[in-house]
Amino acid sequence: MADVAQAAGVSAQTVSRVLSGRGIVRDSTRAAVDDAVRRLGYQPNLAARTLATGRTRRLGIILTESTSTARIMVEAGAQAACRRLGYRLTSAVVSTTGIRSLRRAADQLRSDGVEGIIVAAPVTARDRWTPKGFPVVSLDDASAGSPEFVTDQRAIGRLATEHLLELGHRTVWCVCGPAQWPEAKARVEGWHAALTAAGVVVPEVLHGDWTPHEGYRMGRLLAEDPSVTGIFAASDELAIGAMHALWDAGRAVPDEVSVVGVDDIPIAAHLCPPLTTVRQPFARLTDAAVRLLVSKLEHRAASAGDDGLDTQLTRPSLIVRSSTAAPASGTDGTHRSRVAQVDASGAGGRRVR
Amino acid sequence: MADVAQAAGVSAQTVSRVLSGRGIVRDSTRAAVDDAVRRLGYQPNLAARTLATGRTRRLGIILTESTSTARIMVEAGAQAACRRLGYRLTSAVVSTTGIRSLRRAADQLRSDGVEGIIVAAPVTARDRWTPKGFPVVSLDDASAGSPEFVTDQRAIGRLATEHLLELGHRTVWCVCGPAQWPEAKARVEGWHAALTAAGVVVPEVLHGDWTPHEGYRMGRLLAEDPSVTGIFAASDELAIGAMHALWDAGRAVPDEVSVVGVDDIPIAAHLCPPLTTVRQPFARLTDAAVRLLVSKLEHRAASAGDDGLDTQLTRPSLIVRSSTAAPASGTDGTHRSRVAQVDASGAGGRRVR
DNA sequence: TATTCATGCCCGTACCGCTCC
DNA sequence: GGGAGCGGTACGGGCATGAAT
Repeated sequence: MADVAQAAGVSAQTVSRVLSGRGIVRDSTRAAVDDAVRRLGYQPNLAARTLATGRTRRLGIILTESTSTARIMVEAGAQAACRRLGYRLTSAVVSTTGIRSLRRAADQLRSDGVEGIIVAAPVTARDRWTPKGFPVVSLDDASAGSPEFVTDQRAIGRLATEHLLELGHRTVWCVCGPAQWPEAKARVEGWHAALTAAGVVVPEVLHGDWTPHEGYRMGRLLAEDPSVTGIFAASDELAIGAMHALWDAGRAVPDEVSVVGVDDIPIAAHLCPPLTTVRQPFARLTDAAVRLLVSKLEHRAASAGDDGLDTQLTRPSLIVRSSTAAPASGTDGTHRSRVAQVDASGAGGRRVR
Repeated sequence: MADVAQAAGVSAQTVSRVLSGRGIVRDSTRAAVDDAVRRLGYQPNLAARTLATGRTRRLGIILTESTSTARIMVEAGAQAACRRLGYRLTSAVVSTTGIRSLRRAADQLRSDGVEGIIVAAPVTARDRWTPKGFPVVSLDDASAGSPEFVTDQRAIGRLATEHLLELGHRTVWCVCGPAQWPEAKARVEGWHAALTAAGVVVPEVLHGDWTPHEGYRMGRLLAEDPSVTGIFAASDELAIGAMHALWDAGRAVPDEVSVVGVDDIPIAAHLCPPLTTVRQPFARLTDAAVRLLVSKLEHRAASAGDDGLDTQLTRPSLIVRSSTAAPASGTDGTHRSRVAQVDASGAGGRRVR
């Protein structure tokens, strides 16, 4: 910075003022400094700036190890939102759902100098915990009350299940991720609530991890049971695995069995058949989460109504494609009846609610 | 740090020595310091350490905006490799393939204090460029010579194409990503080479972006041509879109048309039919890239043979599943003949070469 | 010789002070 | 007198170095 100052014929202080935009500088002086900066290719040293201001303009996000598309979209969304607001994002990964793992992740982020943390990993109610020392926003389920930011995961289970019931299915089976995930639990609760509200039998839930593998394993189990006609898979990856198992077993989707997924990952519209799924507005969710965190950071005296989450924006929506249909009334139904009506762009699907 | 020093009854300097592990400290002193650190919950300030040492232990990676699984796996792999080596990773995103965009990304990373950069975005030969001032490792194609790190993208196109030719297809059509991507170009070259080596006609290449959408669009075009029996899609996402288009058009895979993808993304084994694809060893590639970069950083006097890339490890491999078969010899072939033989784990598939 | 301490410096910014009109 | 415009000094929290015990 001293070099720039010398080249511009001013003091280092003035260079700082020009670069930070704070303070009053004559236009001609500013131009001279800008010119010198360009000529010398000067770039401020962030470490020094951080040391001096005490601010890092860096946020942290705690994620799971999983390579699921949902996780990816959350990270990408947070990354983008941070960039838009002039922040950087550091991620930390937890491999287990235990509190120790979380604490370690938070410590790692703290040492990396983050000013706030977004928790996008499962936090079981028993382990309810928030890292001390900086603001936290959670993309966790609302049930525990304390987190500031929520998606209505229960609504996801409800939407999917009601859709299948409305099509005429007697009941709906559920293929889900690990029981200790709040998302999983809440989606199961929504599914359960929809079934009991309809007064139908509630089958046992199948749990696995979130991989297509496990979807396949659980799908095989369900494929053996001829009474199964409707399946709610708690993620698109699980749904894909389950559909594969059904296909292997010779049970047609949706003619014999209907399947609903969750997430609406990019390829969901291009599966055979295109997958009916519940879309989560990841981009909006992460954007809102980051905004909330930044607003906490920048004027801790909360900006009133702005802090409250617009639940309208974060509501999940059902995307109806071709993996769901009314259950076969007769005994057969093996002909490949439905050629998808998806528009050429492929992204379509009728949007409901 | 001063507080810790006082609590431990030593100087700040000694605390620094204990924490950094450099310098000689009596065991009893070390214990006292460690104890004080724990009691006070002290964590060193990275910005200050960086300012003093000039080292950030942070690497950068330049990625595209795409949300393709391949990109994700590269980032995740690099992230993991960095963590293993005690480095942090910052990512920068480019939206265009132009050199300006690259330069901006590099500047952003520079200002973030990275010590080295991994380039995992397309760099066209015309724009051949390396950011000045720090070491760079590229996950780019080898053709340009200068990058230090390569995958044999040509082999990918060759493997896929030869597989289809060996099955008896007269020729192979190609569905590819943007022509300005070196990966795309190299894969097309491999495909082209395999076709000309076999002395068969070389159809025109279809180009789009890397999304399943575009795969669908291009797939529709190919589906209209009854002479098309074998398709090489340059990514699994493209393959999925193409398969969707074929399905929409009523052309069975693999009975009427065979499809080969690239990447072996997690769901590839669970598509209907399970996708034959060329696997790239992403984890190994990124791990090797990060290691090379770090070795450059830590003892610039290259560690001899270690720097040379073990091409054995980075060789792509063909995973044969059920989306490819010999072309129908008769005029028909519409019955759904093959029930997949994939093992229950679903990850399987015969591995070739 | 084995440890420990004291001082300067890394590179910015905050704060205060000084000059001018 | 007051404000625009700019400079000087004192840090921030560590580490390197040489001096001191």
